Parts: sequence; structure tokens; C-alpha cells
Amino acid sequence: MQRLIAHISKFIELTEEDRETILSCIQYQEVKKKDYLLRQDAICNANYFILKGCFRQYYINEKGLEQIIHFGIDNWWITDYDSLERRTPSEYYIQAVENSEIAVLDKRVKEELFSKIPGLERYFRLILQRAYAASMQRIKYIYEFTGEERYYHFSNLFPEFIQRIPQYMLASYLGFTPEFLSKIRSKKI
Amino acid sequence: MQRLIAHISKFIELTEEDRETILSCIQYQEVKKKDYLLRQDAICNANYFILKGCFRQYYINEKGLEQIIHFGIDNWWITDYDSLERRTPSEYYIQAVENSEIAVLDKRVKEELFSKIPGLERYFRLILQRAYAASMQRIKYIYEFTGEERYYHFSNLFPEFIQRIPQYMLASYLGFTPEFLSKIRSKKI
DNA sequence: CGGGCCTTTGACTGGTTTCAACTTCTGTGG
DNA sequence: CCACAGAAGTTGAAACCAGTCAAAGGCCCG
Repeated sequence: MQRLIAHISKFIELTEEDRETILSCIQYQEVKKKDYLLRQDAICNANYFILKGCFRQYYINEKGLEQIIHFGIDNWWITDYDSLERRTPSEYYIQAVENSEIAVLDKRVKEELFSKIPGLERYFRLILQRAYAASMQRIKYIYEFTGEERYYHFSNLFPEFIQRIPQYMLASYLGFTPEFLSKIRSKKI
Repeated sequence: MQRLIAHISKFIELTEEDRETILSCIQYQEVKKKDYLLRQDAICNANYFILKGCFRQYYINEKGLEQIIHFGIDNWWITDYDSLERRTPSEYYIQAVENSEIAVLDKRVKEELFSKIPGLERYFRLILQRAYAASMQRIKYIYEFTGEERYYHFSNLFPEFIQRIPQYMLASYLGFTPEFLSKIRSKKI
């Protein structure tokens, strides 16, 4: 849980009291590989901070295939902000890709926490700012590069990460078929 | 300027004093068609609220072509969050598509304003949450649908908006060439 | 009125998908 | 601990979506 406190401290100042307040408001949870934090049509009730591990956020597309739109790893928050805020059924699944440990911040508790530590609004604003900028960057890559280029770019950026996940998940995230990824890899070795 | 106050009031409670504080901190500005709020390599210094009009955010890709990654219209904020926060040269241009009116919130003034009205941190957090969710949704559409399907989806969603912008901008935003858009349109009329 | 920008149209090209068959890996129960 | 079934990865051929290039026509704005 100290990892979360450390992460928040990188963005805002926390007193010792703040730290204790935060710790009293979040729940530690172990999540086994393939377990779900959220399923389609459920209403998302929490923000999840990944202490250790890896999650994927995906939906089932019109062809009945899983389409991954996001990965979360150590020190990232993951949730469906749309469902969480508007209380609507989610379009997404959030599933553990490997055995993981998370900190759960329930929606109601979050609101209480915000009133106790207003600085946290700032923390989440900054987190979202980063996430939004990263998302724009991602759209930029999708438009600018071919599938093959995106693959090489991604494997240069996160060489250790592509070892952790099956190829079909990486293909889905990058926006092409597992067959195509296989062909790319067979080319240049 | 009342449009901005009205917008903020939809998300958080404002006292009469808050309203005056906000109004004293933002600057009204008219922007002519084709004028820039931000250019590539400049450091972004403000958040811009569009009172009336339309802006496009784009970059020059490796082939030397303009690639639009975002449109902003009435009642939307627009800025380069990455450049603004990290004080790095921007990759983007933000340009008026039509004669527009904006409210400018300078970065420094914004920080002062946050200390005077902490509730604004919440407002911007909520705005960003929406923007981020919309951005995820956009990635979803890019992956799920063909160019033609995205075009029909977009024109059903924003029938009045596609009248306001030239076709080549719409094509760029949707991620294909103007020629391709022209071919789609010639099919089904 | 004219020049340049925007749009249209057609032929050709290429990146990626689809489908199907085959091989390799993995995890679970006996 | 091994066997086996299902999941994941590979390969090739055919089809398709969209890009590129080039040329012509329309239209806006100075």
C-alpha cells in the first residue's frame, strides 16, 4: 500500500495524518489471473490502483471478438470513468492478465476522502491529465503509423512488457489480428 | 463570458464572489478564422474555453500532411495538456476553423485561481474525466469500424457540425484521405 | 475576373483481414 | 507426472479496404 502513498506524494504534499486517512479508506486486494474487476453491463463502483501486476480493459466487438483498449500495470490507476461517474452500465471488462495486487478506492469513500483531503482532487486531475494526453498520443500513433510500425515502436518503448502478455492481446491492443502480428515477427528475425 | 460561468456551475457550486473571482481571472478574446492559439514547438501557456466557434488541433505528420486529432466547439475546453503541464514544446497546432470567441485562462492565473477556489480542481477533474472517456470511445470506434462506417456514425451524431467544416478536415479527423471521403459520399446519394 | 484551394473521379498499389489447416504450448485431471 | 484437450501461435492464398497519384472540374475570395 506504500506504493500508492508514494505515488500520490509525487504529485501533492501529504501530511502524516493524510497518509493515515488515505490508508484507512482504501482496501488491499489480491486478484488472481483471469479474475475480473469489472464486467460488461455492470456499473463500475471504484477506482483501482495497481500495486503490482497487469490488467487489460476490453470489450466484445460486433464480430464477437475481444478488443483491448487499455492496459494497466504497476503504479497505474484503472477504471471505467464513464460508468463510474454517470452510473451507467459499462461497455468494458477489466480483467487481470497475471496475478496482481491492487488498492481499491470505492466511489462513495472517494467522495468522503475528497472532502477530507481536498488536495486529492488535484492529484486525480493531474493523473487524468496524463492519461488524456497519453490517449491523444495513442490516437496519433494509430493514424500515423502502419500496424507493423506500431509494433516496432511499442516493443522498443516497452521491451519488458511484451514478454508479460500473450501475443494475441498485444495484437488486439495495437489494432490488428494475431495472424498479422505473427507474420510481422516472422519477417525480421 | 457568462457561458463559461454557466458551464462551471453545471459541475460545482459557485458563490457570487466565486463568479467575480473567475471573471477577473479570465480574458475574453476574439479569434479570427485561421488564427492560431498554439503552434508546433511553442510551449502552451493557457487553457482555452470556446465561447463560440470552432477550433482544430493538428500536427504535421511524417509525410508533411496535417493530421487533425481533435476538434473543439462551443462550450469545450481546448489546450495541449502535455505541453501545458510539463512545459515542453508542443507537437500541435491549435487553429480557429471559423471566427470564434474564447475565454483564456493563463497557466499562472489558473494556479492562483485554484488556491482561491479549490472547487475548480474538481471542475477540471470532471472535465478531464469526460474528455478521457471520450478519447477512449474514439479509439474504440477507430478499431471497430471501417472508415465508411465511422463517417456515417459521425454524420449521424453531429449532422450540423459536418456542415461547418471543410471535407478535408473531416477526413483527416476520421483518419482517412479526402479522396476516400469523396468516394464514400458519391456512393450513397 | 482569375488563381489557388477544395473536391471529384479512375486506375493502380499495398497493407491488412479472413479463412482454413497445421503446429506448438499450457494447464488440468487422472 | 504424464496424457490429452483446448488455447495460442504459425503459415499461405485469396479478398478487401483504403492509399497514392494524376488529371480535371468547381468554387471561394481577393
